[in-house]
Amino acid sequence: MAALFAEVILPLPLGDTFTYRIPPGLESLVSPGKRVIVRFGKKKSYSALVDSIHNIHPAGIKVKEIDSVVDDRQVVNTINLKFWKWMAHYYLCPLGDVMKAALPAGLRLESTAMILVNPLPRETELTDDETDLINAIGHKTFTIRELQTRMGDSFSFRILRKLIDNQLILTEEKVTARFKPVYKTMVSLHPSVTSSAQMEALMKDLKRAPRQKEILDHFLRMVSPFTTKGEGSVDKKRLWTQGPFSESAFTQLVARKILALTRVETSRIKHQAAEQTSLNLLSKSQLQALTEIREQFIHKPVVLLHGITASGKTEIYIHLIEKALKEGKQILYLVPEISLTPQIIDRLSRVFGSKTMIYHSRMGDAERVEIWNRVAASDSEGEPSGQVILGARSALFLPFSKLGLIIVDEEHENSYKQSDPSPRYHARDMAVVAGNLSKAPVLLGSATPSFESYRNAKLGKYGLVTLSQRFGTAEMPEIIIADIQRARKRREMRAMLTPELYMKISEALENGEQVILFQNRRGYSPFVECHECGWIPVCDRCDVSLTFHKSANRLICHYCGLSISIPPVCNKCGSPGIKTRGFGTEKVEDEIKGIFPGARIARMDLDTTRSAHALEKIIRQLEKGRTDILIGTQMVTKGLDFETISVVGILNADNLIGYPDFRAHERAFQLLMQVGGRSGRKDKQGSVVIQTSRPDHPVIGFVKGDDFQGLYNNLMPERKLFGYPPWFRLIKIAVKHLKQEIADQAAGELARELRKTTLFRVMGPQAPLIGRLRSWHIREIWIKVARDHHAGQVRNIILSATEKTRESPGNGGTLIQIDVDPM
DNA sequence: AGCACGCCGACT
DNA sequence: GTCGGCGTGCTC
Repeated sequence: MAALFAEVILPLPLGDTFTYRIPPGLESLVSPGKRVIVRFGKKKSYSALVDSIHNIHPAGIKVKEIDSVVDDRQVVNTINLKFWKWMAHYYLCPLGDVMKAALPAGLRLESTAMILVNPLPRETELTDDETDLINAIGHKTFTIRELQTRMGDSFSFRILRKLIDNQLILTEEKVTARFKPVYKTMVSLHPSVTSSAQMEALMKDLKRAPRQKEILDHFLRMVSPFTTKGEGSVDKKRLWTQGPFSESAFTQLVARKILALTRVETSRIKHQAAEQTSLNLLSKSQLQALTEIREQFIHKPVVLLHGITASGKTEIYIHLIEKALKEGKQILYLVPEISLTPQIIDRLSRVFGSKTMIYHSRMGDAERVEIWNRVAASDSEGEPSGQVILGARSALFLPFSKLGLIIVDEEHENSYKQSDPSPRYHARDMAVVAGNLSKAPVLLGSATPSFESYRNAKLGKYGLVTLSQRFGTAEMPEIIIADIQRARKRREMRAMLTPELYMKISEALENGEQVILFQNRRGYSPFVECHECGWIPVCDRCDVSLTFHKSANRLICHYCGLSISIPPVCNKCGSPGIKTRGFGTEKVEDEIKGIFPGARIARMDLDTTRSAHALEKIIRQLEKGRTDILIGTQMVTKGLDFETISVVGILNADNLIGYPDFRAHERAFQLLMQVGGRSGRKDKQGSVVIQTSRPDHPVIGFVKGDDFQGLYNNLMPERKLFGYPPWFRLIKIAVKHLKQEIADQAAGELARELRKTTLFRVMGPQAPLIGRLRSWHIREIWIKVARDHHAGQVRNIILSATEKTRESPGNGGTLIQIDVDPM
């Protein structure tokens, strides 16, 4: 018997699945993984995803019918669906949220209200404004947005609303596809022309039509039909740009059934016609690592490759990819931030050509849908067997059917964790899950592994391969610790430069080498202060001071974007002495220009890379040697692998080390090692100068000694003592409300509720470092769960407690966000 | 997340 | 008196 009901997933932050009846005509069409159009609520329609079909009549629910089926083949496969559920379960979020993160927007359909004039005769008198609006619509239908652009300033929501209420204007919900394929017209010989003899006869007929003959000649030259290597068809645009063309003569040829036209769906994906190159030879240590990885994969599903910076991990990946490709497999290669890895993109497309695809959230909707479809179609004709997808975390959701390998490069990177819109998932952890579901091996790579992964490797859960030799002849950079405090006392500082760093920069400039300076703050100064009374301008919506941006001459909130002009006098005491305090990249740039007047200086931070290709341009300038000193934030720590950088300076390591977070030291180490790795890549030893007022701090020592193991051994006991990862699992619950009292009250209630169990420890509630963001007052509750505890129980307790708090009277408008494994 | 229903203040 | 504010509850 055919199934009567379907469980569908809706792209909404509610529940898990919803039950719909399958109407008689659609029984054979509805199946898991396909999209269907359903009505939900009073008027909205959505494209929902079918999860399963069954015959169990749901009790106590009025079930609606599926309106129609969108797809004739599944867009999401069964493994994907399992993966989604796993994720929703682990991260305590609704399935709909996972769906939203997983499906590219182009595959999600939602209805929009279309408005049209009620054709029935009307009795009411209309005002002039109302008449204008009705005339603007005329006999057509528009979306509200379309009408708005059409009418410009004379459009008014109020009038539209009134007309709708009085039923003079009708609305209907329409589901529209957002993805529109691009077509191109291909020109081929008409199928009735089958031999070159016939062709010649036709040519003779054309002697009174020279233009047509010309075009046909040109076409034949480009396509060379009747030969074995002939292509059969050519893009009309190419025909047009590369030879004689006349639209009317061309139309004649088509009308005479000599040429034929076909419309073909075409690709938006631009392949850079990169020159194909072969694999590079591996060094002895690389080769050994490669062999070890392969051996480990026999027994272990996950292998951690701990390879110091510049040890040539990428080339090892490429060898693994090549092998999997030869087996016709798909490979997922995850990187933390796609825009920062042009070199990897380049290398991959050189080696693997058109099998390489890129997928990340900043690319266009249509392009993403296209990649999605190609990945889904990997085993059908027209697609090369084997694909390499280089992507950011969202690439995890692609509909792979024969995944042969997952690589997570720089697995320790924080940006793998999505923290704002739910699902708050960690791509590295989910890659392990995805690998498990697809039976694909997972390779994690890092020079400074996360403690989580390293522990798993130590416990034998993951394989561990260490690569401790730099590739080629490069030496490890010399690491110099410069004491800011001492230099200050001796009055040796030049602006923010210690004598050590100043010397190194001067030398580099003399030798025509490049310098990177790292400062973890953008803007000119992180705050300004009244010289007289100490008043500091703060954001009125967030609990932070405003950062001074000199180029814009404004005070800007880095959290909500508030921007105000700098007050000429103190708002509190009226004195005119407002001073800048501390320094960000903008000020560094200013001062360095003064100290090294001849140097060509560039700045790379959020402010200078906002426009489309600004980042690329900065990188290219550096690559071509047109920049001597690059000043930047976090951004400079990644991807800049150039061989002429000889000096890296960390202007202030203190604010990395002193950050109030249990992971601060681990992070500071990762960051310092990573920036340091930018220096001295070929033949010549580079230098890293770390400026700090705490030269004796253990983290500084571990960096100097390139001692990851030491850092790990040093920090792990205290992590255990205080119940932190990787020993314990953390779950952070943020309670937010526009009114502080309600945030406090709701958070208090929730904490009390959570403390009823002995299954885990509850910390807080307490205000986070920034207690108010965009006017929302935030209180946090941290839960520490022992690793071996059953996740299901913990999940149920948390979900019912948050539910209870949400519903408790007086807590209306409270936002409760759960973050499992927060960063 | 939407959207409707429903109950209290400032306006024609 | 009504228009409209947003608190509350429901959606297969």
